[in-house]
Amino acid sequence: MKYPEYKQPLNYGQLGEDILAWWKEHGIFEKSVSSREGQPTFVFYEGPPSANGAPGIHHVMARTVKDIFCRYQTLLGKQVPRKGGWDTHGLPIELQVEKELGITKEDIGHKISIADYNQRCKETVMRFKAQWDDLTEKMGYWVDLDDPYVTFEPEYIESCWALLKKLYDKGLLYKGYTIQPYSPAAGTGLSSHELNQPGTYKDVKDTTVVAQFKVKRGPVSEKLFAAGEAAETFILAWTTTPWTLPANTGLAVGSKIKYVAVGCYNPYTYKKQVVVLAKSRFSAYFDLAGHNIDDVNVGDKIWVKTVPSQEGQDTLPDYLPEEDRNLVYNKGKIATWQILGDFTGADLIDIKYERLFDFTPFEGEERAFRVINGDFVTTEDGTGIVHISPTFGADDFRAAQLADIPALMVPDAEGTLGPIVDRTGRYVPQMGEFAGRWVKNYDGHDESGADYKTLDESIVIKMKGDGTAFKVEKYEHTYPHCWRTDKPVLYYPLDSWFIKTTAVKDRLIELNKTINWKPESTGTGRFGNWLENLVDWNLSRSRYWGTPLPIWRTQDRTEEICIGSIAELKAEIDKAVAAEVMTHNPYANGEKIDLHRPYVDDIFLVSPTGQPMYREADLIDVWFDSGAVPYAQWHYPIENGEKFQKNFPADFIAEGVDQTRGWFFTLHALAVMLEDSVAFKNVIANGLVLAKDGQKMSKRLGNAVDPFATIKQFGPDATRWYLIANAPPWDNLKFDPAGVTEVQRRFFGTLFNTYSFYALYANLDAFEMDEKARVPHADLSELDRWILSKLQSLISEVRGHLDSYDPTKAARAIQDFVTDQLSNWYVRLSRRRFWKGELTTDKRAAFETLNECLQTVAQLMSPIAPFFAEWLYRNLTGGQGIESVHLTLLVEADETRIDPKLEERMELAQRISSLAHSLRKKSVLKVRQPLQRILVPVLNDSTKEQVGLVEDLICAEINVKHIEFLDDESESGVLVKSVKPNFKRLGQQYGPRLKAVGARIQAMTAAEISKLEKEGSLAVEVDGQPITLAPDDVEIRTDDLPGWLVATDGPLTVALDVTLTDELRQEGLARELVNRLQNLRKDSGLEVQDKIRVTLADQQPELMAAVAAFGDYIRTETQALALTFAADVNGDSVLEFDDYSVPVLLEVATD
RNA sequence: GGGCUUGUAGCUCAGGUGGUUAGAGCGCUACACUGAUAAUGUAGAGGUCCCUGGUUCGAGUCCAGGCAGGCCCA
Repeated sequence: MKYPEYKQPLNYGQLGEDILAWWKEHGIFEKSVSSREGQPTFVFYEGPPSANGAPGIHHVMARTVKDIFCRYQTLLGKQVPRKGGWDTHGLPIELQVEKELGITKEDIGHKISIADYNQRCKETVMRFKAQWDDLTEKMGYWVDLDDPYVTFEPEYIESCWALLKKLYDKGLLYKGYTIQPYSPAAGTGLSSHELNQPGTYKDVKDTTVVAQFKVKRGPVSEKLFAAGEAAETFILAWTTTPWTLPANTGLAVGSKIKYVAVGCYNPYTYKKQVVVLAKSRFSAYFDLAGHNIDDVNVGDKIWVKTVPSQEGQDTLPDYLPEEDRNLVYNKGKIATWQILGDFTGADLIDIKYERLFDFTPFEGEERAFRVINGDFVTTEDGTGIVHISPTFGADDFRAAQLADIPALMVPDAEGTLGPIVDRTGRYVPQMGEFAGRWVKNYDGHDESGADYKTLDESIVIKMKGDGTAFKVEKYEHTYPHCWRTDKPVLYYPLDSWFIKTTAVKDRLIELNKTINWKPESTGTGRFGNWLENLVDWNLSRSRYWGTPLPIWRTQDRTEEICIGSIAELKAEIDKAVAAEVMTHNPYANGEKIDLHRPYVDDIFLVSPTGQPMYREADLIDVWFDSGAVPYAQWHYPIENGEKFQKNFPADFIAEGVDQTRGWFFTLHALAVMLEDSVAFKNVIANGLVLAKDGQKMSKRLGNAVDPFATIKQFGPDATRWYLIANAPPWDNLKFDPAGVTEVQRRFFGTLFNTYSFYALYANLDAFEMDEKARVPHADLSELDRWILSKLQSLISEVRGHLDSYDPTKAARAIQDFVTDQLSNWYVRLSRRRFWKGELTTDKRAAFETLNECLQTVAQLMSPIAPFFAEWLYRNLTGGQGIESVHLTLLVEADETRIDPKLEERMELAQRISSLAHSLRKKSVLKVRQPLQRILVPVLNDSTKEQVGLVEDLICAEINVKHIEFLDDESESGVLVKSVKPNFKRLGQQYGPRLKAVGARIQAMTAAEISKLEKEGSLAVEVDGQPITLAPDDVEIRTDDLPGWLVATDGPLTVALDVTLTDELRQEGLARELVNRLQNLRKDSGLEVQDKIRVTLADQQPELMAAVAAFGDYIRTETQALALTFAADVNGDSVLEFDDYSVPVLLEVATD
């Protein structure tokens, strides 16, 4: 067979397309799965993308990561089924449709029917599917696109219903409420998207109050009551919404924040009291009279100086005397105070206090009215203590739930519990003197009356009288408003269905610890913390395009049913028809069922007591859809139980880190609740792909990278390689096309050159690889055994990195091997073996070695660069054996072929060569000029032996005749040794005395060094104290040879003998001539194997002498049959040497 | 505001468990080399290892507090 030869430059884009076509034609992907039938399965879940937008370069990144490990596991012999899928529900699709139709949510059901709207969503969601499929193929992401799961299909939804029912039966599905933005004027909840509309946040001026909550005396609060102080003690909390104060049930402090207790007077009642607030907020309310709060300590006080009656007193009178009342303030701050104690937030937790308003009875009293921890508490404004009303704040709600603080709820006319504000925005009738008042002006009533008071103002006035107001002021701040009615939004409890994830919180945390997260910190940090602070999963969405909640309820909410399958639904409809709740069963005749709205909304069921039941109008969170992938992709649990069991849990998944609380969580939560198992064992959370300036890519900025253009220009392999090799996938990547060019040139270019080199000479010798007739390993040259040793190390290294899900290190290891070891050392030093002479055993060994290296590299790189690897593999095998590299089994490292000593001495050879090159450079001696010798001082026999074994390689590489070793016994001169302290060892031994010991070592004399070497120890004195040095305490080196030009690299030192003899000069000239003739051959367009005749002008005696001495050498090198001199040379070429020019005639020898 | 994460040469990145002189590639400059040639070698320029404290004989590395970028969540 012939190895295909290619012209530079290779078109990598075309290569990708050719290989892709070949894969398709031969069904290689299908074979990569089917050929592993019966083998252990490696389970992978595809996180479904949404096809309603065009794919970007970051999708190439995420999918490359997925692809790498699926391909790798296939190479290991596992079967890796890869079912594709599409995420099709959700708000982004609804918004896109609304934008295109020019409608809002309001119009649904009026301008457009729900059925038409949903139909439109269904059409829109797959709009970019073709582009996605195209990218999937072109980037080489192997996933089954023919039989994907689609989340809007009835079977998929049915599976979700079945799972919901399982949760329902376990008691994990319940109806509760959550705090959401709500517009009382419009009577509707607002999505965060609606809240992000421009203009919704406006500056408003509100009445605010610092409220005083009276502390109950008890074991925890005792510390607040300073010695001898019997005054009433209050905790201060600020609010911009005084109307929420009657719903207060808790107070939150920051556990690390510092607080103080302060004795002072209430500014409205002038009664003596003690108040508690954050120390760093003190100066906002109290006059420090020029002092710094950091210098104020317990016991410090400022008495109003102009109050003579209080001069010199330790404590305050119970009331501020009438005549001093006008002096209590100084510029709006309290001027008489005394610090009575200081605490941290943690000290205050669990203190009980009295309820502020008690209009209504409250059953939760026992657990409420406590100080709790709130991680959201700050000291930027207010008092550093936050008033908690769980019914009117999302933070409040969450903190209260974590601390088991109940919400204040009151029954309505039907006995249903609700907050103290009704859905129109008014206080409920139980609110005493404030009953029926609007909390904000939602009905547009007249506010212009002179004695008009807002509810906030009325409440604050009452508090002043009660002595529970500490400071009242108007305050301007921004507050969200409803985009439709322009009225302020309320944060309000709205009904929702929840999954009780908190019931399995401990198990979620426990099982998470068994998951291998890459990077680890995402699992322990971001995800772990999320689980620690888990709240119940709010499933409800008030939308149209999504999976409907399969729960039907009677009007009085006493009876309900959760439907778990289409069959069950049909049976229930039949019952309803029998009970005349429905007129007929629309699916009685096997019509195709659509489980979306509005069709399910038109189904009414009947309860056991004969009541009609209506579907709960909500849709479920789309994240439930995607979390259900492990089950619903197989239509489990309706069918395919065995298939599910075989494919659960996943061995591996990968998605962006932004999915941590999305897909990663819903997968985990559902798996723990349904199967008491993890959903995935290994997960890579990849970072973002940014533009090269570190900015986020966006179409608006015009810095988005087009994946199709990139793949076309650079080919899929260089693109994938760059994405993986440049930074670990979990770091953000700055995508710079110049980096892809570099990968292409440096890695793929070098590998291509190496292959081309192999193909060129293997074809000339008609070499064919025969594994059964290999040259025995023991008969291989040093260089062959070395590169094969390196290759084995590479195999185990790459395997190790991929086993631990670190593709970046694997890619970098392959890259270093190919460019530095294989190309730049093995091939460069072996070139002559490949093109010189007949196909000898040594030449055969060289071909076999290079072939093995290339084939193994093709295998190792195939998960990352699947196209190029295939191209390389098929070029090398010519279709013999296994047809695709992706169907092969990955070679295992052969430990017996790893030779550490060999690797060590080759490194010595590389370093010595480098030093010699450096010396030639300094002496301005071309490498073509042979030199007699280099001198290498050696301090031990093993180095001498090691270098001796690679002497030939070094001599050939740097063009010297031999290496001369210098040791203590050498005659050539005395070695000058220097000594360097081994700080690591000495530091452990001498600690603080290290500096002195180090200085002493550096001052060692030659005699001392030699004594230490010979006797194995040396006694010296440091700072008057005797110490004994061991050989390991120092590193002895010889970095100087008197009279020689030397170069050093760590412990290695090399000197170059630059003496030139006539013979060396002639040989150098001969080499120059060879070089000129080779260039001339090449310029004349001769083939490598062409023979030539050369005639030179006989003008230069020096040149003639060189030819006379080295004629054979020159003729062999240049493949010249004849090399003669003549007086008259009839050629048009002239050879240029340093000092002269020589006319030359070069003829092709035809015979 | 909170959680997580990143910060090392102009750019992209390496730098187990602390060890004194911090590396590579690219780019730049100069000089070489040449039957792999859009490759290669050598040398040079280029660093407050984000900042400030602390621990230590010794900190790019460990601790604390900041600053800046990013993601997620409020």
